Amino acid sequence: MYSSANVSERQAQAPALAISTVIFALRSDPTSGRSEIWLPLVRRIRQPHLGKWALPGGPLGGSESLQDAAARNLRETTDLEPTYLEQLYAFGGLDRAAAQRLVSIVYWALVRPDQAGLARESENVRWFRASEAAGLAFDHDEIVAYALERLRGKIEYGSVAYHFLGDRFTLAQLRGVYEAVLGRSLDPANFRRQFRSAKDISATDEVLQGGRNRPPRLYRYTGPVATAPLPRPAEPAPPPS
Amino acid sequence: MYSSANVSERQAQAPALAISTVIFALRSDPTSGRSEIWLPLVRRIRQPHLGKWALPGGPLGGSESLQDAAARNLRETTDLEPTYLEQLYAFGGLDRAAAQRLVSIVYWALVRPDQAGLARESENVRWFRASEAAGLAFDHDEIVAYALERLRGKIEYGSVAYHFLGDRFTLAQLRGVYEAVLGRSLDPANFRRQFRSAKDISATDEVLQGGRNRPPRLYRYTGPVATAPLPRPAEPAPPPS
DNA sequence: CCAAAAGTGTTTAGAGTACACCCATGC
DNA sequence: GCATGGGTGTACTCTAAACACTTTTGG
Repeated sequence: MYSSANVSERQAQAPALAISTVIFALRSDPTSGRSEIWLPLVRRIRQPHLGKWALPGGPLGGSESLQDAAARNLRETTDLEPTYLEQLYAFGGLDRAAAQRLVSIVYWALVRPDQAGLARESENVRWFRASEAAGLAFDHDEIVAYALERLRGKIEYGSVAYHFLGDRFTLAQLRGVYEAVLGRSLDPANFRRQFRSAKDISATDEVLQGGRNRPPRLYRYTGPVATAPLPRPAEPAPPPS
Repeated sequence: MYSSANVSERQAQAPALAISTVIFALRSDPTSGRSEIWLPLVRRIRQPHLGKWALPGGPLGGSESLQDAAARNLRETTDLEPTYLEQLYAFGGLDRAAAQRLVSIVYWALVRPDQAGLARESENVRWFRASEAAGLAFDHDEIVAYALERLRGKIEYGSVAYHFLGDRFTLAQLRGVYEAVLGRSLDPANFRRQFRSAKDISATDEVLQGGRNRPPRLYRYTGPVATAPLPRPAEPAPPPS
């Protein structure tokens, strides 16, 4: 199949190939009102790591692209459609799984948590705060940490933040997304200036009623819908191996 | 092996898994003296795409990590050690290869072209200017384009530029790297200022003799040696699918 | 001396930051 | 009125860019 000289030497035991997905959504803390990052995990129902929580995943179907497999995977565990989906990294260390050699191609996704999706919890599927997702099966702790790193990196450059939100949002909500992802609070005045002049966002003539303060204006994201991505690069950083 | 419900349904024909590597080096044009990006390609010696040029690659060995496989692959075709090696992307489209489903995990590397390495050309291994590497086998045109995009993105942020150069270099040589990668000329005065204050580079007390102008000072890279990478992220951008 | 690259200085424009201040709403 | 977040203005700092200028070498 390939070009280099020795093709058939080293493929005694072909490694298994699987797809996993790190799915992020925002939920606001009922007391503080601040947004927090959550992700769904799946309980393992067989060895190894039986009973531990793990990233949703499964084998790659024979007639689906890598991205399709990740999207399917996402629908199967959350019943939600991704608003953003991007490849994270291919993990192939020798020590990842005990029995057989396993290569996992991991995607990360953003979803808008509506009633249906977040309600879909069960004995074996549960949402966790990203900050509390520890002790996962395999090397999934590191994968989640790396996905968060990528999310942080990408929110500062690209336009992923909008994919956490609905089609109308206030600048305060958008700022909440940034604050949740970056883990620090941002100056409202400066944030406003930066994003009012951002070209892939535009003001509507509506305001959000019902708050107990001055009703804020609603904005709309008008940039590209990057469910299947295509934006500009910068680099990933290989994760903790 | 994995957690989601239906494990054994879709894995009728397991996809083949291969590693490929995009290897970049700089060579200076003998007439203009400007640096240019080159990469080695391998001629295919079997169907499909027999006779076309392709990225060096091959199957993943059963007892090597993904990165080790890429490094081996690189040594086998160029006899050089990588000064930088990083995962690029996992390509798994359905239309990539005719016969069997193929998933390729692609790495990109930088090397310092010494006599040995660049001389290692043969009937089936040849170096090409990156700008002239077109009409390659499979989807390798797009992979090379994406690797160049990543290189450009990463040179502006990270510290990959030094990995094209030897351990002593002038600021003009370093600027040549940037100009070759970014494809535009840079102001020597401003370039100097930026990089003299960069913290992972330090001046030596030597100068480069033998030019026909004022002898320039030599500098040394003192930052982390990222052959096996670990730096900070920002994001990749999924390539043209 | 002359050409050419090495290296320095100065000016300007823009982006990010800090923070004082006014506006509109619910209570 | 008053508390609170929405929204505006302004001053300051830092960096990149543009570009004039001096220095040091080989020929």
